[in-house]
Amino acid sequence: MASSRSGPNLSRIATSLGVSVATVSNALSGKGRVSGQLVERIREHAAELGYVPSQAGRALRTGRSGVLGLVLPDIANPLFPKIAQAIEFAASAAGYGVLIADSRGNVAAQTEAINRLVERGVDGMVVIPRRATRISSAACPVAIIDTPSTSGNTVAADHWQGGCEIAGHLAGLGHRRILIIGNNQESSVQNDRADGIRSGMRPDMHAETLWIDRLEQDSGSGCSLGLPEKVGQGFTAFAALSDLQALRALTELQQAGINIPADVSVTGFDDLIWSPVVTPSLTTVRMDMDAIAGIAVSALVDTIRASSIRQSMLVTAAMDRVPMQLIVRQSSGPCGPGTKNLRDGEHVR
Amino acid sequence: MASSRSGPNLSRIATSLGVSVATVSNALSGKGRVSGQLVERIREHAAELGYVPSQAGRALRTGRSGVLGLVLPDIANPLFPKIAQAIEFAASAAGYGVLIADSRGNVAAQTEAINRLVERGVDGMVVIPRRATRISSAACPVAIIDTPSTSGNTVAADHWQGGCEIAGHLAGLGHRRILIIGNNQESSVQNDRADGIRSGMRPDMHAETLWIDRLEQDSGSGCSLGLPEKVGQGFTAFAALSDLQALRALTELQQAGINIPADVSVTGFDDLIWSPVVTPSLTTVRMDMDAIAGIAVSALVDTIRASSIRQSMLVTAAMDRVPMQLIVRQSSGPCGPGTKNLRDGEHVR
DNA sequence: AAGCTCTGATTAAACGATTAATCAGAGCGC
DNA sequence: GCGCTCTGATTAATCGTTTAATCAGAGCTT
Repeated sequence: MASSRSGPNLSRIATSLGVSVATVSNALSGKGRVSGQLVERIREHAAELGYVPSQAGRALRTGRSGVLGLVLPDIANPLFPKIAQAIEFAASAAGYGVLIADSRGNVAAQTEAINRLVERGVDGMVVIPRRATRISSAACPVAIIDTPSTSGNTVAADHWQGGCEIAGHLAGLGHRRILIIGNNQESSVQNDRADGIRSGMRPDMHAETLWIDRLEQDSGSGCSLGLPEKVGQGFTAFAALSDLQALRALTELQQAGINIPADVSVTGFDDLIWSPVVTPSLTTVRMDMDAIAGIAVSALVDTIRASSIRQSMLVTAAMDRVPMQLIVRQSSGPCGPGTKNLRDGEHVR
Repeated sequence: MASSRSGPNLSRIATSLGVSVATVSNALSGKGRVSGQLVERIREHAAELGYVPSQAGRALRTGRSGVLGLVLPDIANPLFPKIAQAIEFAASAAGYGVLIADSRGNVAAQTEAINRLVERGVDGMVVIPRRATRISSAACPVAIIDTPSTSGNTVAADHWQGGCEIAGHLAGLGHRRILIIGNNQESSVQNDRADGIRSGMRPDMHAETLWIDRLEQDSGSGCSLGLPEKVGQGFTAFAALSDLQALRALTELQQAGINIPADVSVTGFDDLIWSPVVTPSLTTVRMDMDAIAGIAVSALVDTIRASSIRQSMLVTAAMDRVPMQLIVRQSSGPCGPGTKNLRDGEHVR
């Protein structure tokens, strides 16, 4: 119905009302000087004609496209739906559209994806960088969502604090030997989460870390993590750095006949889609993507508004770390009394 | 560096070379009449200046924005990353950008999301409709990815055939009593998959269907599916209509001490991210999203090119159903000899 | 009454690309 | 030499919006 092309434009409204296009433009935008009653008439007429301003015309004149880019270097990441949804919602609320760009996991292609966005004339972009990639020079404001500990980060969940929450939770349940499970030793997010767990532990607790990428280099993709043996070594809690790894741990332990949470506890990160519906449901830590996206987008929009000259600049937000929230479900439970079906009893202290 | 705004434009190139803008435009686009050597000089100079055509200027003049919309009514669906990636890749290859629009699961907001895209001037859009929503009138070409059995569908995976594959696989393993697990009885995709399973069964096979949405209405969200009881009733295979339900079934059965695939088999649909890494890894059926996205986008682009007038029309593709591929992993195995730990032996025929 | 300010509107020039229409000149036939 | 075609280029209009500059007139001061 209301097509931006076949539909009415400013000049059609203007001639139809016997005024000039400039007056119509001023009336609709609220700028310039137009009498109150004329504003009323113009607005009314525009509405009943179903007027929709042409983004192309506006973009050409103002140099602003009204579109933000979203760069997801690893779109296969199951967090993506939440991120995309949150960013789209925040951007849409600020009057911006969201153009997605993906580099299919290819690190080199990240730059190309960014360039594509710039060529399309985005006013700014939100980048969730792959690993520790440095975004050097894009020709527009850039907000980076990574982890508070990386330099140049605009806003992110406080992954370190999330780790503390997990450690505190497990400590309260009486766990003393924790195996941290990550899948990528290069990931600063995962490292911060692991650091947080270690920092949140009590002095009498012990943690080791298992990096799946290392393991798979030797044993092949999708290999066993050898977790039942770890149970034999006295680990009573498995703190995965993402729900995907938590799920992998959970099913591997279950398959070996180990009961969760009676025998051992498993926790994750991110509260992904399956976390509430697996059995037992996953204890995890959730990041407030809506808050993060809102902060990132509004900081980005502020920067865009401030700088009339289109130039590269890293956006900074007032709050750069958003707390994570512990979600206690069924996969974590008290340590000790429930550890019954174990093959090796020596780990009980 | 190569900003589309601060950078060089046609007229800068033109004056710099002492020719007219029209000639530069013609040389770069290959239209009009320009001598071979001049084309060469212009192209060369444009390249070394890092010329990037302004999308806004082009869009204003041609009425084409070079952007496609992607409407995901249920962005929380874990299939989303694959879809978005495939669409973005296909669109990008065809020279189009992808603007996402989400309606946060709200059915009414789907129309609003579509309108937002139209207002932004997209040339066409790909819609994955929510349930059986009818896309009535958008002011641009629309390609719909749903399921071949729904009217108006442009292209989609052959969910029915995928169901047949599953049924054939389970039949070959000796399974005779199958429990189909879906989560939404309204979903035409899930119904087609279920129909496919039933159609692919041999005459001596029996299937029942468990709809989780029905169950959760009574027992609350995240409730137990009661699958161990189903095992007692003689079901040896659980064919979920999505990997998410397969995962739910898998963990519930494992938690009850039922071994997969020794005792019962579990299969899924969609080959989602966790399918290869859970234990046991999930036997599932994969849709070729790249092919589907490619067909949808190229059909859409063809329609856009054909119609100079911007109008609503449903796009049709040459091939409207893309076969699904069975991925056999560890969660499915032979029926009968392995069924040992069951409480109720009567189901063995 | 001349000069001033203030209001409410118009004029016209961009923004950057595309493209139909035009034009200058060369080559060529008659 | 006139007219014709063909090539290679230019001219100029156009898309729809924004906005600086201008302008006409009313009201007010001195």
